[in-house]
Amino acid sequence: MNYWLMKSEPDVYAIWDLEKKGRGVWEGVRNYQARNHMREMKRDDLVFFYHSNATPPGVVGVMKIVREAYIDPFQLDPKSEYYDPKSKPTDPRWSAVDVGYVETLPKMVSLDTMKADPELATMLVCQKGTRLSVTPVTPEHFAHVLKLGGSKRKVRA
DNA sequence: GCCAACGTTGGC
DNA sequence: GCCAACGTTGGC
Repeated sequence: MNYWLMKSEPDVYAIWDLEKKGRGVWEGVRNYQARNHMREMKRDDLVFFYHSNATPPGVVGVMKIVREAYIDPFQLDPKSEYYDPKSKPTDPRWSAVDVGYVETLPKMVSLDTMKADPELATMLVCQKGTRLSVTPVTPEHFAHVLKLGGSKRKVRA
């Protein structure tokens, strides 16, 4: 079991959008490092839903992987804003995963809160200049953020 | 809207 | 393979 964090701008796709449908397609990632992380994700891995470009930015909920990496269909669709002309059907560059809604944290855990917490000092999303939209999270960090968020969920650290 | 901190592209 | 120019992310 691995743990992750994925960012989304709530104006585009928010935790309540996922909650409403129960399941969603995480697509549009156009960064190799982020893509590589997505390709490592396994079914039932838990993922923090992070609102970026929000006030305040931070972790708002938990989701899980319900379908492992597959070809992101939007890269081949010229009408999509995620279209990548350099991606060939024979050699697609980008991957998508499907996510399932798990919970919305009783208290969102803001980036400020995480940065101020010594236990989270090495968490990737807290590092200066980290723009990566998909990052691995250690079990310890995952458990700690869950606790800060008031979740009853326990993870094995 | 600004801009620092990246990542990518392409000329050489 | 270097690196300047450009594009993007995302906090503020």
